[in-house]
Amino acid sequence: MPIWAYDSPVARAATTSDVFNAIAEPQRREILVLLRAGERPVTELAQELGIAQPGASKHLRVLREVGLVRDRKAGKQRLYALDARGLRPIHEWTGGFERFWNESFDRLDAYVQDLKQSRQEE
Amino acid sequence: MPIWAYDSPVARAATTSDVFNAIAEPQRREILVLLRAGERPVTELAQELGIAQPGASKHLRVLREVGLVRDRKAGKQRLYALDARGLRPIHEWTGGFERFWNESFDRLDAYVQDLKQSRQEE
DNA sequence: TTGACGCATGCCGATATGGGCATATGATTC
DNA sequence: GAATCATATGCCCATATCGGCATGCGTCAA
Repeated sequence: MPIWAYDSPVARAATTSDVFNAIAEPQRREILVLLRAGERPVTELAQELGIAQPGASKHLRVLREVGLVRDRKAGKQRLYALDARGLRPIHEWTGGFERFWNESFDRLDAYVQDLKQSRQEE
Repeated sequence: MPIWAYDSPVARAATTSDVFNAIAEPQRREILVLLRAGERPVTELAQELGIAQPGASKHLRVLREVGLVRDRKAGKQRLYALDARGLRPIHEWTGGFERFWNESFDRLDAYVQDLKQSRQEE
């Protein structure tokens, strides 16, 4: 049996190549929000986020790899810009649950009460 | 200097207590989708996902802790039900980028140029 | 050319995961 | 009670992060 056939435990889907994971990080979400105002250089973003420049660069790299941001060289600087297209699938996926959170809340409350009763544990 | 004052590296936001992280896991998203059809016991979910029961239980725990599912005892079984309210914030957050992905893409370049200009007025 | 910026990377440390397994806990039926 | 389902947990392993730091690299200015 070849070595590569061994079952190797998987920790977590790579954050790279997965938009859901990319935006699971608060600071990365914040970066996207900041970029709505327009292109920005790394240092500026790092400053606004209150983190070190390497940290910002790393987050930007993840965002770039999933296609949520684009970068462009501008002299000494590198300007990052938002490319929100990748967020659309997520918007749509969550949208697929809209009718559930819109369900009548009288009924939901009743349901919750129901749960409270039927649950003795916790 | 007290022990607790040391800088302790933080690995990643706990998946617990954070809906964004909770749905960053493909199988957890799949569970939510399955639950749209109605309550289901753990074993059934595990089977449909093609994973072992402990695995399903763990994912369900995470989902429960962020409030995306509710559970209810039903005899020997424990039925899990969807509570999609927690997905709404995500839907809305991504919705905040709608105007960006709606920009015509022929015009994306032009738009970027545009940003370059409007950035000056900040 | 030599600095000085602006960024990207590599490495380290501490921690969080996810899956596989074995086992504890609960509830139901005999 | 005992045997048996249905779940939840604990543990271990291998890996993925995140942040801090030092450093490499490309670009611009003196």
